[in-house]
Amino acid sequence: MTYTIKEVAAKTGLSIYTLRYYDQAGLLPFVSRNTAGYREFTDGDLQLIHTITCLKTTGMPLAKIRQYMTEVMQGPATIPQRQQLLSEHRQAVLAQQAQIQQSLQELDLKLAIYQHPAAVTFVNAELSAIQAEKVANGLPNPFKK
Amino acid sequence: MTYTIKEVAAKTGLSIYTLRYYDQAGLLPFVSRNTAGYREFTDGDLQLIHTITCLKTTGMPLAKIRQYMTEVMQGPATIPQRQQLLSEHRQAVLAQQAQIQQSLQELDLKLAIYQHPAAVTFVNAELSAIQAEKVANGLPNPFKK
DNA sequence: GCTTGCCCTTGAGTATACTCGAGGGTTTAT
DNA sequence: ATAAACCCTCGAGTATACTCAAGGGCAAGC
Repeated sequence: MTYTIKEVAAKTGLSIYTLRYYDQAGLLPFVSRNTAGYREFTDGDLQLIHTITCLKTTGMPLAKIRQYMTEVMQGPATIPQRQQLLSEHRQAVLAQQAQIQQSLQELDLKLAIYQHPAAVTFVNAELSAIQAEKVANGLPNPFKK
Repeated sequence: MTYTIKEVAAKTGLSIYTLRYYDQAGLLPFVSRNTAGYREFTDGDLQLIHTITCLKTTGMPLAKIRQYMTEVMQGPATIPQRQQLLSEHRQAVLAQQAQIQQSLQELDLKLAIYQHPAAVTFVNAELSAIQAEKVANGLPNPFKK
């Protein structure tokens, strides 16, 4: 059982264009062609594409993903490299998650202010303070009142 | 007390180029200019820039950030719009976090396999299975071994 | 008062990741 | 056997977010 590129697009959510682009970019060195030159995807290929989307979801650039897939193609000899690549990436993802978490909390705070009954008062106060700061420094007021 | 663009770059971690780019893109409508045409940043401006980086960290595109900052400039009348923009973004961030978390767990699994004493065996088995699948479908084997 | 360093704008260049149209071969269903 | 639907490559186009060089004005120290 093999799949056409259209079927793979439907299964993965990636567009046909994207799949071809990935192939051309060297992310899919495992995909075989039939005699007509058509790509034929196996279930194992889908697994590997799933790994690619995991890496992409976590923000890995295509060039790094390509490197990883190339190493996968070379068999067990590249396990140390893959291990390093993935564990470095893991650290980056953890850091990124922490940053997002922090920013999210600050946004939640802003939302809480907007939802407060006295939101208008708060917002006005904040706006006035910033404008006063400009005036105090002899600067033009960029706020249209 | 005001800051030059260079000082703001140092304080925020954004490059001078990026700050100017953001200004030109309409993300910094609050920044005043002195008589020479130089940007002069106040502490309040730094706060607003911090909000921008929070939005950016959480993946908001610059066009949306610009919209938000424009609304901020217009005072309390735009609180409902801002609320909607932020709460929609909040939902997107939560979804994104969940996706990252899921992908991260799958990557952790891969790492665990690579760290296992029998990693070579596992990797070889997986590779063989994929190659067997190709052969079973009469496809060329794209693996060099 | 002059050099050095900082600021400005404008416009072009870069990187990344797609997205699509043209032109042409293949497969499938009628 | 032929039209519709699908596949291919290649090259160009788009979107986003910077990044930088050129050319020129301003400012602070010696």
